[in-house]
Amino acid sequence: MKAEISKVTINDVAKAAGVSKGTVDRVIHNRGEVSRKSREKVLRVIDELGFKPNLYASLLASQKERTICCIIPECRPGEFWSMTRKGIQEAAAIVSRYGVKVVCAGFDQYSVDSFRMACDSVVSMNPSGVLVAPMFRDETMRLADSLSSSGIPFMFLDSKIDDAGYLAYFGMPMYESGYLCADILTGGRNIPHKVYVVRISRDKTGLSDPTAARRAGFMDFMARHYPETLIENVFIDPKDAASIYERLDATVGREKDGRFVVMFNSRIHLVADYLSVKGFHDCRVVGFDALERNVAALKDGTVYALIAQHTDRQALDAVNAMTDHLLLGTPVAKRDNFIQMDILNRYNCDYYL
Amino acid sequence: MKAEISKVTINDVAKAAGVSKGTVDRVIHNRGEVSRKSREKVLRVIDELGFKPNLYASLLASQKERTICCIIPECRPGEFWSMTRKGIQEAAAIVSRYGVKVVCAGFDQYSVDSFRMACDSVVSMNPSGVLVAPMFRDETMRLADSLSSSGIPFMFLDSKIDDAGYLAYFGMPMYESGYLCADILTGGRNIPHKVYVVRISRDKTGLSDPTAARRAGFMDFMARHYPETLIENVFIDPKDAASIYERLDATVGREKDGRFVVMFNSRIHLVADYLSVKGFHDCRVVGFDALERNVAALKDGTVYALIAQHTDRQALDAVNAMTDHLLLGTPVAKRDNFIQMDILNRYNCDYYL
DNA sequence: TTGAAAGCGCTAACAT
DNA sequence: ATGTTAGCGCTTTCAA
Repeated sequence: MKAEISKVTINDVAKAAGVSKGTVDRVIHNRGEVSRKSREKVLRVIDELGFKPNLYASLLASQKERTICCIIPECRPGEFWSMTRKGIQEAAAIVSRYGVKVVCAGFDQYSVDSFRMACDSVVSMNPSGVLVAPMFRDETMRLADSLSSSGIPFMFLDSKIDDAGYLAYFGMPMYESGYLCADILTGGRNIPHKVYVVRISRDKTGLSDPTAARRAGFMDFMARHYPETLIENVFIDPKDAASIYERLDATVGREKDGRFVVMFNSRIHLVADYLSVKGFHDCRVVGFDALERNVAALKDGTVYALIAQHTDRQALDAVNAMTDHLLLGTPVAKRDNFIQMDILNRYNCDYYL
Repeated sequence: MKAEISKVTINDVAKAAGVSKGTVDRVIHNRGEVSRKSREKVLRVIDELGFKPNLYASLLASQKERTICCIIPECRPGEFWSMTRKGIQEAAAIVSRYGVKVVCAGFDQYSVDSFRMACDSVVSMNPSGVLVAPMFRDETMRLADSLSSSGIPFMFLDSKIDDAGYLAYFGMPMYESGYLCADILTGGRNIPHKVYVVRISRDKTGLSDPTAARRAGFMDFMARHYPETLIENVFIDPKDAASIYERLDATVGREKDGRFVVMFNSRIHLVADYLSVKGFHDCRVVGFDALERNVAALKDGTVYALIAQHTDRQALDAVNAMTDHLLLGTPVAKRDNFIQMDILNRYNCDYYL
C-alpha cells in the first residue's frame, strides 16, 4: 500500500487539460468513451503534474466491495495452521477498511474430497482474489485453471506448485530449511553415529508431502558432511499415543551412542513428551515451528532447537499484497517471497512473538 | 490500524438519537457544546448500533496534517542506523496517505551537542509526535520534559530510559541478547580457555553506552556456566585500521588455545577482516547485526554466527503505532515492544530480508 | 464523446 | 446547545 497522498487533485488535472473531471476519470480507469486527443492530453497533464489519485476518496465514492477467499486447512488451537489463520484475521481487520472482505474456506488437510469441496465453494463465490495452501496437486491445478479462466488472481501459501499460474508465493525455502536443520543438529558435537528421523505415517496415498523437500535438504547435508552417519526413519501415527511410545522405545530408546532426533513437521513435541517421560536427557533434538508445546519443550531442555517461521506475518503479507493488487492494480513486488528461517533456542524463544 | 469499516454511518446515529450530524460529531470528538442529555443519548445509540466512524471519510473531510519527528543518528549506507532509516522511510510512505508526515532530525551519535541541537529543532517544530533514539541520558530527559509539558507523545527506539514518560519503546532485550550471545559462542565446543571481548574505545566520557546491558548479560552467562574462562577486553578505535591490527595482533593473534572473539556492537566485520587477512580459521566469532559486511563474513566462514534484529520493522512498527495513536487516539497496545532476536548462520542468512 | 451534478461519510464554519 | 450547510477528492449516472 504505497500510494502517496498527493496535493494534485483530479480537478487540477481536469482544468489543466481543459476537460471535465468525468473525462479524467474515464482516462484513469481506461474505460473508453474518450477521444484519442483528450486521452493523450489528460495523460500528459497527469504526468506533468504528478497526479496520484487519492485512494480513500476513491474508495469512499465508489463504495465497491471485494472479497479475498482463503483456502486453508482447518486446525485446532496451537496447531500449525492456527498461526496462519491468526495472520489472516489480522490482515482482514486491516483491509476491511479498504472495503475488502476476507473469508476462509477450511478443509481437512488429510482429505482430498474436503479440499475439492472448499475449492468448489470458493469458485462459486466468484471472489476478487484467492489465497490457497495447495495441499493436493491435481485439485490445485483444477482450481488454478478455473480461476485463471475467470481472470481471478490467486496466490500460494506455505507451499507452491510451480507450473500453476500463481500471482505470488509466500512460504519457507523448504530444501534450505532441511539443510539448516542438519547443521544445527550436528553442530559442535562429535560425529553422530546415527540420526533418527521421525515421520508421520500417512495411510492415504496421493497426498503431497509438504516436507519432502525439507527432508531432501537434510539428507544432502548429511551425505556431504557426515557420510558415515546412519539415518533411520521411524514412522509414527500422531493420533495413537501408545504406538508412538512403542515405536520410539524400539528405536530411539535403544540408542547407546547419543540420541539424535529430528522431525520435519511441527510435531516434535510428540517426541519431546516421550523423551521427557523416559528421562532421557542426553539427546540432541531439533524440530520445526514454534507451537506452544514445542516451545515448552525447548524451554525445559528436551528440545535443543527449533526452526521457525512467522507464518502469521507471511499470511498478512499475502493478504496485503493481494489487496494492493486488487485496489491499485500493482504488479506484485516479488513473485516468490521466501520467509526468513528463525533459529530458536531456550535463550531467545521468549521474544519470539 | 484496526478500525473496522462499518455500515452504520453518522447519519444513522443522528437519526436514531433524534439529533443532527453536527451534534453526533461533537460527541464523538468530545468538543463540548453538547447537553448532558443529548450526549448520553448519542453515546448509547453509538453503542447500540455499533457505530465506528469511517476514518477515511473523516480524514478526507478534515484535511488535517500531522507530523512525526524522528531523532535518529546519522549514518552512512551499510551502517547500523541505515536499516532503521529504511524502516522509517517505508513507514513514511504508508502513513503519508493518512496525512501524516514523517521527518527525520539526524545527529552525530558521538556528539552531545549535535543531539541537543536535533532535539531543540524538533521541539521548535511543534510536532504531533516524536520518535527518539535516546543516546544521551540528560539531554533525553530535557527533551522528554519539554515534550511532556506540551502534551506531545514520544517513543523510544533501540534503547530506552525508564523514568522518562515515554509512550512506548521498540527495541531489543539487551541483557538477554548478551546471554544468548554467550550461549552461541560457547555452544558445543570445549570449554574456552579465554574469550576476547573487542570493544570500541570512546574518548569522550558521559556517553551512554548502549551495549552495556548486553555485556552484562554476556558476563553473567560466562560467570555461571564457564567460571574458569578468562575474559579479556580489547579496545580498538574503529577509525584507525592500523591500530586495530596492532591491538588484535597483540591479543587474539597470540592465542594458542582456540580463538573465541565477540563484539557487542555491529562492528564485528572489523575483527573478521583481521582474521581473514591473517588466515586464522580456527576461530569462534560471534557478533551482532546483519550489516552487509557482517553477513559477508558469515558466509565466508570467518564469523560463526550473528545475532540480528529487524530494526527496519521495528521502526516501521513504531511509526505505525504513533500514527494509530495520533489518528485513533488508541492507547498503544504494548508499551515495551521487544523485538525478536534472530540467530543467523551461513545457512539461513540468505533469507534474512 | 463529453460535461454536469448528485452523492460517499465526515468535518467545521456559520446560523440559530 | 444545536441544526444547517458547504465542501474534502473521487465515482457514477444522466443528459447532451
